[in-house]
Amino acid sequence: MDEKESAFLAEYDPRDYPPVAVTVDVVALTIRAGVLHVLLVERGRPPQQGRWALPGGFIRPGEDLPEAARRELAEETGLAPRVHIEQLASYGSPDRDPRMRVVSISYLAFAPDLPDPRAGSDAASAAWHPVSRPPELAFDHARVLADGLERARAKLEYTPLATTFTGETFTISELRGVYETVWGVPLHAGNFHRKVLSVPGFVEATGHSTVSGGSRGGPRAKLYRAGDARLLHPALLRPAEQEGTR
Amino acid sequence: MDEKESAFLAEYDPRDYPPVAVTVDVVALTIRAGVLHVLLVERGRPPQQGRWALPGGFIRPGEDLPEAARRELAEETGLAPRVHIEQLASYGSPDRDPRMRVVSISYLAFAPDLPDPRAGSDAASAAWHPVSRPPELAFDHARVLADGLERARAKLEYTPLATTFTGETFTISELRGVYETVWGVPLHAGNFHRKVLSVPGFVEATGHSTVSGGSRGGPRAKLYRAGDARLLHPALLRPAEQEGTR
DNA sequence: CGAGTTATTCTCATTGTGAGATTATCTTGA
DNA sequence: TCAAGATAATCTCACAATGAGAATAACTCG
Repeated sequence: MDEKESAFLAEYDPRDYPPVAVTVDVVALTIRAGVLHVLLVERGRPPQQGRWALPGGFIRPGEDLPEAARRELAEETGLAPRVHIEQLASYGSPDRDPRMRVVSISYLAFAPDLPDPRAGSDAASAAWHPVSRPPELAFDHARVLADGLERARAKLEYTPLATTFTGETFTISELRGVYETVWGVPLHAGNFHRKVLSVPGFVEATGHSTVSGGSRGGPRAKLYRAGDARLLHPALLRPAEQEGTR
Repeated sequence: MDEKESAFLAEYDPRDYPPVAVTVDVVALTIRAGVLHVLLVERGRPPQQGRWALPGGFIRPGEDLPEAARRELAEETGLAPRVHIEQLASYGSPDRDPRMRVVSISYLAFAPDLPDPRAGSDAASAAWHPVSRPPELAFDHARVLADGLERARAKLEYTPLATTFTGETFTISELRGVYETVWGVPLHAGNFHRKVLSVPGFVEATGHSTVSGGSRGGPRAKLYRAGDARLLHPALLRPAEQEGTR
């Protein structure tokens, strides 16, 4: 009972409590040359000096959570603040940072082939790394990255998220490429084509086509843009993993 | 640039930063008499005195996030710590609490018909409220509750979550009742029956039946228990809302 | 120009779904 | 005790969705 009393008192001056730091970390994903990449920054100082970590930092007074995530991303990459961003999860294990109690709210960001992190930016060294074999990550960031990847893979199924990885217009094949890259599995081209066009609001025709065929041949492909659907019905389900079911 | 510098410095003493409090809030759901209820506590002091709020409180040093959520739930309800709990989302708008910067990590809890909050517990008054017409909630808790409900509804589709609302064993009709209550729509009994039994690992037969028929007649129903599936394939999709698609 | 590649469309068998009907087993109330 | 109404568990049937494979046509490259 007195525990609760002290808690109530603490509401009036949280400084009585051991300090808790709140940070945002961003799992920024992009596709470059057909490979899914995540943005990482190299830590310039202890702890975990020299290790790679997700871009992130402390929230500022008066700054909302998604705002902080966008700012951190912009600081590391010079990225325009128009990237799609969404909250992923929060991590607050007492010993996840050796210095102090740190609660981190992670965000997931997607964008079409992002530029290299700008030189002279805040991050001493920021770079895109293939998610398939990332370097050893600081703190619990490997877990955060894994959670982010799973979220991204799942959201491809029932949202038009894939279109945020493409340019303004795209071909069905490019869209299929996004799915194949993120899911890491080849898809049946014909069935994928049929499926995408049958989902209301997923894509809409532009009436134009690519100016030339693919680099290795094939006809010119029709160009589409993202439609107005926010959820896909029916969803594009991943090929069932044998035992992923259970 | 100097912003970043100060941020790096601050890593070594977060007390230099304006204080941030971290709390956990719990959206605890149960089904009583065929109605979905959420656990609320009445605030005993300003701000928002007299308003209802989600149970929750400050995290303690050395305490993990889910641990804090379980503790808060136990303090308010006397509930055994075995309730299914999962992280929902985090809320950190700068002005969500007038006293100070508060970042709240919300958790979602499910359990079969929970007992009434125990008298003499920490909460001056805690009670179950139907989610269909909740009282006016403090802070941004209406939003948190709404997010929790949507999450629960969505998870019924592709996880065996519904079985956490039932007892150890249950009939298919009871399971259907959970779906109907949470989704708020009537379901086709025959199709639901077929579907549940066709999903591998969703339920497994106990070999027993209820000792008597339903209160209004009908044969004795077979009893099942939760199976070992963690995901449902194929999923039990909600009846498509006309324009929910877009 | 010929080979190889790709976009797009079809076919067909199989599975999953919605709606409705059937049958047998209970409870309740006359 | 029996008739009426309710419910559990199956089944039918039409239709939508899916996976696999094939066909066709339009390109690129050497």
